[in-house]
Parts: sequence; C-alpha cells; structure tokens
Amino acid sequence: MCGRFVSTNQPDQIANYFGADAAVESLGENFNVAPTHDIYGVVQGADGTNRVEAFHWGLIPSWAKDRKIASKMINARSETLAEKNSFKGLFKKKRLLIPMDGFYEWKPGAADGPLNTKGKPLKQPMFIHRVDDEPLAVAGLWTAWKDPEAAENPEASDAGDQWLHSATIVTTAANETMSQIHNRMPVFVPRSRWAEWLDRSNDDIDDLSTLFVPTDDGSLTMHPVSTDVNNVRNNDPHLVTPL
DNA sequence: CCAGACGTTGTT
DNA sequence: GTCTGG
DNA sequence: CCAGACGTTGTT
DNA sequence: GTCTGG
Repeated sequence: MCGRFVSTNQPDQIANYFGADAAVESLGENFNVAPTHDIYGVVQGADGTNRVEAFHWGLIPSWAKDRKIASKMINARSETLAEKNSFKGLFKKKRLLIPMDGFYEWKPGAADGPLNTKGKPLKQPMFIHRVDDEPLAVAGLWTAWKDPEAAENPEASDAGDQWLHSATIVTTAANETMSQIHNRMPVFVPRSRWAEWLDRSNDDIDDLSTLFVPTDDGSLTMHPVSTDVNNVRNNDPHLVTPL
C-alpha cells in the first residue's frame, strides 16, 4: 500500500514537471508525509488547464459528519473502485495525480529475527523511488467536504474557501519488484497517460482501469532506511539515506 | 418505504 | 450522494 | 503507515 | 484489541 511518502519539490517544480499551473503555497519539504497531512495534487481545472493544489491526505466524503473518517480512507483499492459507494462517483469525476519523490514500505520482520519491545518481529522500513530519481505520479481520487459544524459558525468562516479538499491514493497488487517486500503498491500513472487520467470529461472507466494492472518496467528501486521514519514528527533528509 | 453503511491493511 | 438490507 | 490512547465527574 | 491522531 502506501502509507507514508516523501515530498520535497516546490509547487512550481511540480507544476513544471506536470505542465500545470502552481495554484498553492509551498507546503515545505517533507521527508515523512503521513496521513492527515496536506499533500500536493495535480487536477484539471474547469478551464481545462492543469493546476497544482493542496489536499488533505485521507478522503473525507461529502456526506461525512466529521473528518475522523479520513484516516480510514487513505487508500482505495483499484480492484473495487468502480463498485464502492465511496469511490465510484469520484472515479468518474474526481481523479488527480499525487506527486512524490518516493514512498516508504515496512518490510515484515522474519519470525526468527530481531523482536520489538512487544515481542513482535521488527519491521524494516524501505524507501522506494524511481531509478532516475524523477517524481512518481500516483493515481488518486479527491473530493470536497464542507464541515457541518463550521457552517454553523459563520464568524469563523470568513477566511476563504470553506470547502476542504481531500484525497486518497489508489493501490494495486505489488509488481515483481515490490513483492519482495509487500503485496500492495500505489498505482503509478505513466506520463503518456496523465492527460487521459486527468481529463474531467473522460468517463471511459474500463480504459482507465487498464492503468491498475500492475506492471514492472524496472523503473523502481529501493533501499532500507532508519526506523526513525516510524516517528511521523521526524522530518529530516537522513530518513532517505540508505542504511 | 426507511435505516444504515459507505474503507484498507495486516495479522491471527 | 448512493447503494444495500430489512 | 506507526504511535499512542483507551474515562468521567466535579471543581477551579 | 481497537480506534484515533499525526
């Protein structure tokens, strides 16, 4: 799956890479982006041009009473996307690309290996990134949510947009490279299909679903990193340094 | 009709 | 919002 | 994803 | 064990 990643590029760098406009303030470099944090997303605007915007990681569906649900909606299985109530409408109309430098997966520890303080096998975090060190373009879905409580407090809602934009990362089965450490991985959208994925008027779901078939083009590599990454407050370049 | 759910992962 | 279950 | 909390009452 | 928060 994908539950922690790295984002160090600035909005204008991301905009340049995706052929988009930067419509957001910098979120800063983050070597330990965790669910509920703000992340960048590339979406197609109403005028047809692509924009880099900020999203809350963890989908908060439009019907949610509060934002607690977000931490349960950090991923969406590609296999069932088109059938799930929470996702099917978004799959048609609210697709985005989530840029990242790379992401972390925790390789399960061997039963006869070192144990943690609770007596469970110690997991080894790994950093996965492109061989050429270009950003990954990960498939995601987004939506807008208006806090029902905030709507009843007009005094606090003067400042700008009351709609919270949130996003979830689409996952698929691990490819050959990733299956060394984990059975799931995010869906990567190749450059040749970015436009198709972002196109708001495209509702050819069957065709888009071909992106969900795990492929292995040898573009990914990985290395073990410090367990300091377990602490979400630890945001330091050394987190991606190979052990 | 109304009520209630709506999610993923990993581990056992 | 939209679907399923009762 | 991992870490950390997990509760209520009454009083200030 | 299970949920919430980051």
